[in-house]
Amino acid sequence: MRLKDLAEHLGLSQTTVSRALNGYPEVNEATRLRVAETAARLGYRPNANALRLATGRAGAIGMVLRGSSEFGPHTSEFLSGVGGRLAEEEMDIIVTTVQSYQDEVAAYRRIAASQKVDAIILHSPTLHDERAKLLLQLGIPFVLHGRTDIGTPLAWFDIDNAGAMERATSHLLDLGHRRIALLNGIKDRTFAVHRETGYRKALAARGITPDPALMSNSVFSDEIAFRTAHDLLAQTPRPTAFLAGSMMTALGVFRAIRQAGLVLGKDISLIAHDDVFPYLNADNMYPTMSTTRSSINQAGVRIAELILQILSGKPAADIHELWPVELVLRESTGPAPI
Amino acid sequence: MRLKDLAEHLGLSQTTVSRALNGYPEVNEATRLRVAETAARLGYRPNANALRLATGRAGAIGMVLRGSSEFGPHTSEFLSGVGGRLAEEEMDIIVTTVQSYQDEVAAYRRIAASQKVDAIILHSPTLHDERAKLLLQLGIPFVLHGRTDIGTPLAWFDIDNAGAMERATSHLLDLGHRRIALLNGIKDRTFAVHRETGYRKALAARGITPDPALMSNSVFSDEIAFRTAHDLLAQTPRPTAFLAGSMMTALGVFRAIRQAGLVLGKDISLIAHDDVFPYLNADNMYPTMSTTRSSINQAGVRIAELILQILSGKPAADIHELWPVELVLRESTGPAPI
DNA sequence: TGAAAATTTGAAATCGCTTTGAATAAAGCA
DNA sequence: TGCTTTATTCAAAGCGATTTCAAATTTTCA
Repeated sequence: MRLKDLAEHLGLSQTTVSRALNGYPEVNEATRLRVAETAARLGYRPNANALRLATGRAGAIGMVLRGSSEFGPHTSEFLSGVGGRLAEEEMDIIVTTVQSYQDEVAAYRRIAASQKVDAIILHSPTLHDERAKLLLQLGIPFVLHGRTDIGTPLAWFDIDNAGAMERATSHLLDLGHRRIALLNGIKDRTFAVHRETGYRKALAARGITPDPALMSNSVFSDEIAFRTAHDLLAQTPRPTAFLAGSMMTALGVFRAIRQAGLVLGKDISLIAHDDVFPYLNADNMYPTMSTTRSSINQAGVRIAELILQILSGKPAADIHELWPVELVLRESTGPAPI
Repeated sequence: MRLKDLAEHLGLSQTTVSRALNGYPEVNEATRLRVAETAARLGYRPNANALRLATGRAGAIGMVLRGSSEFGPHTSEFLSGVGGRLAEEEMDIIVTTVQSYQDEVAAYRRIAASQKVDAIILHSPTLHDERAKLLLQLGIPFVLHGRTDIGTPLAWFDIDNAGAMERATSHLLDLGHRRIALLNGIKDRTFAVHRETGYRKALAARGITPDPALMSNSVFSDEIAFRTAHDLLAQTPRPTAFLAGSMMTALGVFRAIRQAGLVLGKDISLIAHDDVFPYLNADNMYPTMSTTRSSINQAGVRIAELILQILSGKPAADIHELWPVELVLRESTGPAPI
């Protein structure tokens, strides 16, 4: 069922039918109704590719996901948020997966040149992100999830990682903890740097010198966290509190604490960052887990909105959004043991 | 940089340039080289929409994901597998997210009518899946991840859930366990039915009547599993072994066991189904976890291949693939306590 | 009533590519 | 040499929508 068929069926021209369906003012109300009714009845849907070719709009946004290492549970939650919002505009997400950094750069070039998408979501930036530079240079609209400094203003959305970490650390210090371990994300990522900054700032405010032996950087995984925490707990004196970068990390730390015969919330305190997964609820753990909380799903929704704003003309350089992060105190944090 | 521009730049017709780039035989080898070189140098990429309109091929496959409840960590791993294989053919994945079942059906209609994708991956089927019927009726190629019976042959890929469960259960029975709890997936899903079938079959082989109080059905989540396992452990006599439907579930059971002051692998045995997530490794847990293992990432790769086969002409009705599931025994299983 | 303005419709161009059918140039053969 | 093949190239016609520009009809108003 093409537009042409529909038009013939109605005894009208393609022009009029097209206008009627797209809400142009110069079409008689009676005809518009007749067209709309017939189109619905015959189940007419414009061919997406023809439409895109004619309008120049792709009706989709793109995301490039780097294989294995990157693909965490965050990804699907985030996609869910983005997709939910875009669905309202009948737009969809085109996911391209790549293996290496080189592939990723090539993928962006390809995507841009092929005009498959109207905009891109760039994520997991480094402090000085070359990919952002590339996208800027390619002239394709994009929103950065996170922050980077490349000397040019760009649209970004981020959560206040530094602030969250500073508060979490301060809280532990208030409870009397002095040896606080930080299980942070991959070293070159901006968010990890920001978290370390917050951590250091809180320590500095009490005149405490950060101990490099208490800080680690890695991908967020249950397993790595377990091993790291295990090693940390073997130190003397051992840390009395942990800051875990994700819920996965927290689960690993959890296990290490139990294995060491220690009690969480009493011998050891733990604050984890919670991206809010429906299948992993900090409030229902035992003991319930203190967290710095920020829904990555909501972030997705908001980023989708920012993209829509850019597409409707708002200058990308004017779009910056920093969301505060909640500190939710539950049972996994307690006073430092004497 | 359009084909036209490139052609003018070369002093050739669009026809020749197009043919040269697409490997048609009727073009002089010298010109082909010249065209290829120039195209590469100028960074020419065909406009995807124009190409699709002209060829009728969309160059993408579609997946509809149902919001929140469905979006588990599996999703991203699976997407990673599918995407990796499709990337080799320069195809991508179009993800559409929906909230409800109604929305999902509407989404399939929309996708099919708009010709956005060449094929669809349908997942999480029920025993008698209406969506499969719809896709068949819409005439759009698709591969089902899982199985369903709608009276018409269709392309499917599945893992042997029943067999895996039967072996896992038998193994526990061999170890002397008699009260074995089953934490299964959502009730109406085919895979959950298959798993229960396997479980019952193993019990039946020993003349044991399954106890409904030991079986539960729900979404796979750490939290729900914790509560379910907690309640199960309160029974007298309590179960001595658990079959967990996913790693998330296993983590919840894990916690419940510890909280009850019991020792995993000694007081209680546990076998979990492992979809193989890079960030949650059964072999590195403490104690290491016995699992029924099948990489969902690999399943994605294979399904992508099956789709490519269909698109190159293989009859969908001939495509059925059932993968065996490994039973990996580690420390979380031991003889039943006396 | 008749000219000007407003409303409503349609023919044809356009988006950027592929592909059919025709034309030209080069090569092969008697 | 003259004629048939073969090898290359190109002009133009789609693909299915939108949109420009023009035409036809109806309304408005002096």
